[in-house]
Amino acid sequence: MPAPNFDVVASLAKRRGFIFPSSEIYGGMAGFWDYGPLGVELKNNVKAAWWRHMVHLRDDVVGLDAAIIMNPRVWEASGHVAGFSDPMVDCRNCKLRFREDDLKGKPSEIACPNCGQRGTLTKARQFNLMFATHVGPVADSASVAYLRPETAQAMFVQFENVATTTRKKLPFGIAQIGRSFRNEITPGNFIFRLREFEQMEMEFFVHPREEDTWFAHWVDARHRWWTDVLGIDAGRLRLRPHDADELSHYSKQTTDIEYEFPIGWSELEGIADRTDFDLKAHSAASGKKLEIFDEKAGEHIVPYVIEPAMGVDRAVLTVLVDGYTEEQIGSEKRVVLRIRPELAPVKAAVLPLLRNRPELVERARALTADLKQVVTATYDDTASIGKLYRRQDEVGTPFCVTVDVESLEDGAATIRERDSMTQERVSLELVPQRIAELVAGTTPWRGTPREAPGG
RNA sequence: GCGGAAGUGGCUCAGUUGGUAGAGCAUCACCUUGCCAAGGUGAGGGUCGCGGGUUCGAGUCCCGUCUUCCGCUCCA
Repeated sequence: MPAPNFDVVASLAKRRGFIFPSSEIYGGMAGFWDYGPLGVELKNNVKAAWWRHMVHLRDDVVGLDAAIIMNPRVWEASGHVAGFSDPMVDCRNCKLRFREDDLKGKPSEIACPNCGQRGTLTKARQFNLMFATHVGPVADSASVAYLRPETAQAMFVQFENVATTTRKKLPFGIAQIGRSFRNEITPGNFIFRLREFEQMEMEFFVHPREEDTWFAHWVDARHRWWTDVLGIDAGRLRLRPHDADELSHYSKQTTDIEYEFPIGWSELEGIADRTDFDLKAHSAASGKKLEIFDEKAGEHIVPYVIEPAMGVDRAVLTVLVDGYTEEQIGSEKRVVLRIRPELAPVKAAVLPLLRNRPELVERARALTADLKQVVTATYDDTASIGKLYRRQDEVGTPFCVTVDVESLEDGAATIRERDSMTQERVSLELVPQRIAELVAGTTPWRGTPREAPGG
């Protein structure tokens, strides 16, 4: 089936407790969303998957968790105060809007690029995308500070502290997960464009002559992360190199990883070659030499930076959209969130086949407690077994464990897998271990259909 | 921000030419139920995004505002 529209996913997300509009009882707040009980689990799992592969499994990347508010001079040096704003011009005739720097000439003197009318363009208006606030009790201009519009600058500003304390040599990277804020003109498309969002960025410092090699490495590594770790359909992902005229002010080359949403191909992550732009800018502005001694070259050099930068919320959105499936079972529609077990908010749900049998309920609750020691697990007995399965399918729970009357006699329970709906009979005491292995993917699923053909 | 559309219980919606809100699903309780959204009984839940206006009376007409969706634009 094609990827579902955002409203379908947004409806499920709200109905089942993944994502709610921020401060909804007051009418909401454009560009701000809250993660509910299941959403926070999913989001944490996405972040953990990134951190594991970008930091823990590598020898050459270390982590950082910097303050959101930094000295405002950071943003002057980075170019955000001057450059992170878009002077926009409107045409009063055709109602289209243009970036002033895309126009050839002064708005008052030229024709509208779209409709050709003269004298219909408005004056340019500034849109600075950084949220400003005040630090300290006095709200004067001297106390102005900004909520960071990206996490990257902290890695540049702390480059020397990190390099020194970890004794890292080139090439090495600094990774960070954290909130960023942009006063977007037009937030929307569910959680695709937010004003408060979370980024996962990694600044990888390399010798300038190795920039192309590492750029290619990270484009490939990040692409594989989306397919192999997040389990996103490769057919809906593509790599798109930026044209020269769309590159950011700091970038020499950029390749986006895009996903084919119902709204069209949209950026999930950008891998940018920031060269030595940032380190040099901060060196010049701070007077602190941000260099590293290169043993091979026998000299101090300013490294180049390859930056994979992605939005956590867009990853969550992609997982939800890509995993959402509807299947027809008889006359019923079955909604299944086919997401990788590692990402699922709940790994296992324990469901007693009958809730009016105290022995069954007791055994199932005990099993739930055992399972909670190793994975996220939940217990539910408030509906018939078929309905309980459907509930879990819809939120992506990969395994359901059913305790039935025979369990009391043979000491075994039935594990049912989400996607295939096949079942395995497993000894009760072995269930937690079996589930843990299945979630980790270290053993294959050996389920069989509930009813044999003709049986 | 500009242009267009929309905003009714948790979700999806119905509400005739204005007269003080309904349905299905969902939720909860009890009964029933023995493997893929079964059934029964009962219950809770909305004043119709918010504010103002017209009117004897507005969810239903007018104005403002907020939010959402589509387009412009922007990026993670």
